[in-house]
Amino acid sequence: MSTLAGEPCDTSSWDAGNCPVRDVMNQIAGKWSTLLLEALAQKPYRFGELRRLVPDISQRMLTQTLRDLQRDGYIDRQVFPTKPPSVEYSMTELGHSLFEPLAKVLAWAGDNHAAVKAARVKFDASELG
Amino acid sequence: MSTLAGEPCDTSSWDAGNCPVRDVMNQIAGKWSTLLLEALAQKPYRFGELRRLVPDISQRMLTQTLRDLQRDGYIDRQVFPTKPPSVEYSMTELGHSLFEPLAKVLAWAGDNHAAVKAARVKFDASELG
DNA sequence: TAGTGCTAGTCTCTTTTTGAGACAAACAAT
DNA sequence: ATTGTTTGTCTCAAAAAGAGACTAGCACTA
Repeated sequence: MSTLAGEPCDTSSWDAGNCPVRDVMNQIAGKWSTLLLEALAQKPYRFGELRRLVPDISQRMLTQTLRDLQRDGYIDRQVFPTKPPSVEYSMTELGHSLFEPLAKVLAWAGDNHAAVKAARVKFDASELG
Repeated sequence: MSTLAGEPCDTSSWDAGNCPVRDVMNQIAGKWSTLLLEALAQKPYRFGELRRLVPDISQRMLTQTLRDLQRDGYIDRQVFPTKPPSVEYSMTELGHSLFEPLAKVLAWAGDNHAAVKAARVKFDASELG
């Protein structure tokens, strides 16, 4: 319960870089991060495979998001000296340990998607008054 | 296991708006969303209180993030006719049910912050080679 | 009565981030 | 010779976020 006992972060000595919630979440909270983590949690994928799996991600964002996830230690990048060289991305132990609780949130999203969409409709309707 | 069985989303008939993971996560994955949810999971707060709790959020983003969270049904906005009028934000049932699994991820962040930071140092060092 | 401060925002301007799409290099197959 | 494959990078346009001034109504203070 460490980080959940008091305020989101220690307010007295505020330091955004020292807040674990922000520091970790800001990375996995990206538009594409969870999607890629969900894919790589199942099995390793190559760059092009991920690109086909998430058709509307640009190469630029795929490259960048993968590098960020690699930097934080969630995924591994392995280059194979084939011709042309191929690159395989796989989830690390740390990544799997993160994905365990994260999968629960993803499951929640699936289970409650209808409720969220209903809330939106209701909200948008009341805005028009 | 519904959404976790196969690919992140049904790839054959791809529709970003129909993917629960994307539709739900894109909202709670914002830079400030989890932080505000964490605060409001504990007790209701007023606009100014939240602003002080998260010093480096701009009024603009606080307003907008709160409205987005309200739109998705996670929080309630109640105006009190005091002078000057005050507004209280509180977490809904839906919000609490989301926060239950989300709290596990937040706890993970607290427990593994050191490992993530270590991974970053290692990555950045190997980049300089 | 003028000045100051509180509330919860909005409006505008600048900076940062993201998206779209062309381009690269090296080799295989046609 | 041309086309296709791989994993990226580069540039430019569009979208989003951040900074800070501004609003309105009322209370308190001088």
